[in-house]
Amino acid sequence: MLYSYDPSLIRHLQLSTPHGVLQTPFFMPIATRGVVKGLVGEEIKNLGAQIVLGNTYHLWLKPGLEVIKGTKGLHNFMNWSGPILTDSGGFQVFSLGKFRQISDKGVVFSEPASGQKYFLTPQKSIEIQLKLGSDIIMVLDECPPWPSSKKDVITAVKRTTKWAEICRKYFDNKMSVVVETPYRASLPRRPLLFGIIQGGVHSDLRQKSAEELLRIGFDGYAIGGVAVGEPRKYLNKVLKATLPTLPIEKPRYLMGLGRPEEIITAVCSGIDMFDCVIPTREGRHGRLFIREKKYAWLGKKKKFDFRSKEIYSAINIGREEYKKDFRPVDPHCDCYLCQNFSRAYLHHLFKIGDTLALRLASIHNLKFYLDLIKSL
RNA sequence: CCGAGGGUGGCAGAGUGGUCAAUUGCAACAGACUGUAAAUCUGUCGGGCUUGUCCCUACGGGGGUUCGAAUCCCUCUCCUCGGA
Repeated sequence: MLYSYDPSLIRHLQLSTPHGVLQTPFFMPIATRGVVKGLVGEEIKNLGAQIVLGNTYHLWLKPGLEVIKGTKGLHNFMNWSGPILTDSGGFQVFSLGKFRQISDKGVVFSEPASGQKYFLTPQKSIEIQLKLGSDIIMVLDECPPWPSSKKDVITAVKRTTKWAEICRKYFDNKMSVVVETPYRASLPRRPLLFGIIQGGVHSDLRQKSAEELLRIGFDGYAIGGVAVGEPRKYLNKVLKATLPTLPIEKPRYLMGLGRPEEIITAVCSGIDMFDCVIPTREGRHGRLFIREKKYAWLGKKKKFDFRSKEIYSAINIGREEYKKDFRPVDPHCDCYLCQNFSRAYLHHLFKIGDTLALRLASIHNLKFYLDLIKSL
């Protein structure tokens, strides 16, 4: 599959949040439960991350709002001074498919491990995110699985719109009452609120969803419900159906994506924000990204089409072939792993199951992703 | 020397007459992973091909009983423990 790179289409916005100004495009490392697994805030910052992502549902369950309140917010709790975006729990509507029941009022989740039930409503989601001290708050949405009938996607879009309205109202009410003031004077005191566009792979529904959210009005617009199992070719279709409707001055966020080649084309299609578990999760699973020839072309104002293989490759460091490979994982990488250790050592760390392996792999892969975005 | 118990696939360890090429775990090998139920999951793991209710080799070595043995008997050998 051929992907295109056209730097003339890349957007460079500044996004002001209570905890700092963000330069687009940017990638958000995932700290679902208040930690980018294995790493401390300082390390994440040094890798070049501007912002991290936390999750409403997971933090609500653990450690719970009382703890967050006691520690004066998530930033302080996890010792991360930059902005935080929090997802609403909408993705768990999809990922916890078997463990939830959805209605117009909200979602009942059964915690998979304990069976304990939680009722998440649009209001509740915003309330939690406000209590966490989030800088960018996401509305609660319904993310339908793949495959779904068009009828079901229509229902999801309707519900998402309705919930977005409720979230907007609840958020505005709260904001008119409470304004915290620990921030720098030049920065806004209230968090941003983002709407989430659904509509599956249907162009008309995507467009409709975008228009409806636009009517409500948000600080930014996210495209959700992508990469939930549908064939890859649909990504372009969804972007084409959605982006032209959105105002150019507002940030666009492609939720949950993606592979490096997907991020490059999406940035060149006008997407500003990304988050994805791939670099950290696959890192922990022993898959390491390596820069290839064309990677160096990015950012040099050359327009070209490429295949993913030409931009990067990936190795499974646990394989026998790396047992005695004393080269760095990626010779063109200046991360802590590549500057100090060999493939053989990382292979060894994975084989003995030491947690340092997970840390070093996460550091490297995040560096790869953050550098990729930076070069764009 | 005597007594007792044991030797099973790379390792650990089930199995004690047929449904056993042999449970399971570890190791090994391959793959997956996209708003994190994920330091996780899946597959392969004696050999062969005509991929089959197929053939060959295999539960320390040899011999025997039986229609049939990893499983029962004899013998050799090695290991562990106890006693001289």
